[in-house]
Amino acid sequence: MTKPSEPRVDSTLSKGLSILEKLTSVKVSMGVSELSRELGLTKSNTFRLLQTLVALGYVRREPDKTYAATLKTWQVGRSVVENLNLRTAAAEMMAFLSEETKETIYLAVRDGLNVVYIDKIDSLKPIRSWNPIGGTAPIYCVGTGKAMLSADYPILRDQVGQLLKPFTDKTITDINALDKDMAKTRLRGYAFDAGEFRQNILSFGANIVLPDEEVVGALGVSVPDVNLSEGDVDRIGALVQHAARAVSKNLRML
Amino acid sequence: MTKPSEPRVDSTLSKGLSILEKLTSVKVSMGVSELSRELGLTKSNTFRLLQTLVALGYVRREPDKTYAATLKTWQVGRSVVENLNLRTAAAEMMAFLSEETKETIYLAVRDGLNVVYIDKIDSLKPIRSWNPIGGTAPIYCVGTGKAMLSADYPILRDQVGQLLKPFTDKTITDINALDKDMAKTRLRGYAFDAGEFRQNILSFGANIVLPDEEVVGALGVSVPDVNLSEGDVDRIGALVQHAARAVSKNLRML
DNA sequence: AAAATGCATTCTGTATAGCGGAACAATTTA
DNA sequence: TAAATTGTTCCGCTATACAGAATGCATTTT
Repeated sequence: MTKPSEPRVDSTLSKGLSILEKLTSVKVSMGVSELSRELGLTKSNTFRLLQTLVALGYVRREPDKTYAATLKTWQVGRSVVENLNLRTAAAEMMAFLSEETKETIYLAVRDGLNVVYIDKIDSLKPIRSWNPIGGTAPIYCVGTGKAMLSADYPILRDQVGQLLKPFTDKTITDINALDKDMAKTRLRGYAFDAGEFRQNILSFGANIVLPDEEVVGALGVSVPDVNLSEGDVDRIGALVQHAARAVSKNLRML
Repeated sequence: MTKPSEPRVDSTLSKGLSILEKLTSVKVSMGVSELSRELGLTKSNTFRLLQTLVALGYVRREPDKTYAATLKTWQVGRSVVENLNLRTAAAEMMAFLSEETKETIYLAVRDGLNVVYIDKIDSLKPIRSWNPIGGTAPIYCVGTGKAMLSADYPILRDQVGQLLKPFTDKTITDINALDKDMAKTRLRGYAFDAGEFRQNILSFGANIVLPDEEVVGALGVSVPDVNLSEGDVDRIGALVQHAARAVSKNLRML
């Protein structure tokens, strides 16, 4: 009478995690009775599970005999994000971008005031790209960097403002000009670099974000200006934005 | 035979969480056998626990029959920190400190006898700091920790006294010395660590408090000693203190 | 191509881990 | 002071989660 292959579930583990979830979802600490009522468990059962969670460090027993989630839960969760294999999650959309644009595709994360390229797909056209995997570039003058910068601009503005070193004659070296550019970037949803790092190399970038909007990286496309006809800018920008969104969604399901 | 009151621990829950921890701590996904070997569990046991975790959404089964942690763990953990929206409240003053000092800025909370860094802004100078977000440090030898310790010193003194392990030759390992240092800290209004945790890394800390004086966290600045000229100590100390006060005021309005 | 290893998954009988309910102590409420 | 709620302990029963062996599928070795 049981369904075909009802996945077997260990009730102890299940109940324990439900307690943990309850405790993390609530601002105040809770007592045994309250907890057991809300979760539909026996008092003694709840008590024992709490003891276990305390012993393992996930829950703290307050002096007033109530229980609260510790930061261990958060730490464990954090490491998921840190180990998140962005590369895997992004691979598919990078291939898509490559096919659509035939240009060089980058996957970058931020490291201080630089971007670090953690993956790329080389241009399909006979033009070499200069940035190897592992390579870095200043955050304020490449597509991926400008995208990530725009997200944390309030915090990073003043730091960046001090190192607006020019790389080409297009590089933005005036903080006010950067302010404007960042505002535009946020509005537009993707970043555009008009040859500000490498002469005649334009690039686009859009952020990859976690469900809480935290930026974990960016996708970018690099294009030699000679390859670009009028109208391509909007098209590629939209493509990058779409791809980054798709990767963000992808991350959610990991 | 059994010790006085050995706290009862549900093994199922314990094992389940150990699997989760393992999976979150690792970049790649793992198979049942590998997992069971590393954790010292039976294969069938591991398999069943994994089934449970999958059913609850904490773990994902890959097409290649390996298992990986999902973002659910992260989401659950995140709500712990969210429920104290310290990060938001502190962001502005952290940026201020970063601008004023150019050094690494930390936002920390206390978790037992450790501090946990829940946010940071990296140094603008070309020197890396190696405490990641989520990282921990002993409460008695870093700026943020010493600040928080000084606030609850009557309660924590005896516990801390038992683990005064040295990390550098500057680490305070004598409880009487610590008594004095804590008294000074309270008087001064901010804490100072003279390279007691990391050799040649000095740090400052000041408490963030609720209206009822309860300490909820601390702001800190970390400085390599070579960056410090005479007089900087007082200046940075004052800055940190001021920043922490501002955040405390800010919290009131959230 | 056959044998041997590795894997994930299923099965099953059994021991025991984890359970519910009752009892107790300590507070809080009436 | 009595009644009602707390958190915690105890205990005997049984459903639960267990170990180990068996299965079936892939790879690798011979």
